[in-house]
Amino acid sequence: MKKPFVIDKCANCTARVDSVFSDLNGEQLEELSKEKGCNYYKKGQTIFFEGNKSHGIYCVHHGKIKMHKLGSGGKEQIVRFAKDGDVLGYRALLSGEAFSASATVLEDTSVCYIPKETLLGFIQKDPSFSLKVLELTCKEIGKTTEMVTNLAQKPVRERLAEVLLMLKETFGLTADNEIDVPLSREDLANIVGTATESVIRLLSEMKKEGTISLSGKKIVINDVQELMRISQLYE
Amino acid sequence: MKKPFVIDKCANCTARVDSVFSDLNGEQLEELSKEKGCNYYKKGQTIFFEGNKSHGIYCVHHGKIKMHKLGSGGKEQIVRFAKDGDVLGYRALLSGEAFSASATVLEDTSVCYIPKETLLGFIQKDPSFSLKVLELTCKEIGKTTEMVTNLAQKPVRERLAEVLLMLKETFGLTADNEIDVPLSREDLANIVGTATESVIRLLSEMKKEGTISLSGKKIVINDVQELMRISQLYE
DNA sequence: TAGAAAACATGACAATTATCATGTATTTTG
DNA sequence: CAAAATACATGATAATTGTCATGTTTTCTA
Repeated sequence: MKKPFVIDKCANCTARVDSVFSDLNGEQLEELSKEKGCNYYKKGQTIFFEGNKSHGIYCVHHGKIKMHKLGSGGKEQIVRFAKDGDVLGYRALLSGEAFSASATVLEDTSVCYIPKETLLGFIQKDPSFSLKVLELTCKEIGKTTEMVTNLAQKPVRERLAEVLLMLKETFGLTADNEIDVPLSREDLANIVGTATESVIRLLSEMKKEGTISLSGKKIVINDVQELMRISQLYE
Repeated sequence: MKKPFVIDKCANCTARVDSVFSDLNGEQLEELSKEKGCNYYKKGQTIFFEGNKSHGIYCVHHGKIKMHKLGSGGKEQIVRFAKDGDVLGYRALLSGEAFSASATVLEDTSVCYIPKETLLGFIQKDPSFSLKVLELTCKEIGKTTEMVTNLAQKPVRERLAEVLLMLKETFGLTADNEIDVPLSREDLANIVGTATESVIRLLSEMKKEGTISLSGKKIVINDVQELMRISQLYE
């Protein structure tokens, strides 16, 4: 008989300190631990699918996830990433709409499931938790709006440079200075909003210019300043 | 001495029934009325500017507003519209960030200002109001994510067709069947994410094909089905 | 209301980007 | 480990879209 997969109590979860649950008190954490479920997904598996209904939210214990939706031509668009401590599925749950995107894990990933009732309970009983969730959703609107402006106005080369910097910020670097997330060229194209060949070509150019290095599908950023210049980021 | 501009009590506001404040009780409406301020903006005036800090939110009593932000090249991107009953500025307030976009009125518009303290008071005291605001923000994420996918994947002609349908849905039609919002060709280009000349050209083509009619800057949709076909909308 | 300014319109052309074809490298799997 | 599948790469070409120039129409304002 297989032992069920179990993640530690929320009170001891290291991912929690960066999450929307960071300010819950001991009693709330106890309740959360009791009502959460634990799940484990192998690389390539999908946690939930665009179009389905949400009955709870997912909190990433450890792993990397892409959120993606289908365009009218059947092409995938990656709209967001999630990693340790991030929550998924709250948009659908709180809007009452179906999932607007699917969530697929990029590497073996452990996730906790929190039922709708538990989450709504916290929101209803704890105003400061409500405000925390509102802060999360409102920051999300800001990021997505920024994506809109970039996609509408920046050429592909600028967008690719910006995406490389974003991936570095989000997932960090390996010991070898490689951006630490397993994405294919096609995945990159589906973030940037361009053809796979265009990404391949532009990466080759950037390599030739010395801005980045390519070792297999891993990408090393040699010159952050240059990528910022290319992407027209001044902050 | 000029009489201050005053909008009726919230309890009597016809715009309110479609707003996030629709479920407040009489006592709450009384408090809202007491603490709100009334403002009047002439066509072209800006309610708030991208980059500034938010100290409250704005509820549209009557009028039409575009929300827009500057791209890195100094070009304007229109990211959202607001009309009677819609609220503005909540994203910045609840995220603690600066305004991510400016709000400029497209016609003479009356707006109520609700101070931060008043809004946070409702959120803290009334869980069902919290959930209503969360529903609003989460739906907003959904719409913006949809824009991301469209901008990344659809060609200009498809996006323009979709924008025309969206404008018709949002602002309705005049007695002459014209889309009822005063936007220049440049404004349209700044929604679609293209050059002004491209919009002019494509509108001319659609006119030639009989799909739309142009009377000055007013646009009449002759064939909704055809616009849906062009924009690849099947819902 | 006349003159100025802004918006609209169209053509010519250039730049960007997508598509198709083809070949090589890398990974997966029986 | 060999074969198959997938991912990566690059060239040639076509399609899309942006830019520049120029002229007309509409709108604003002194």
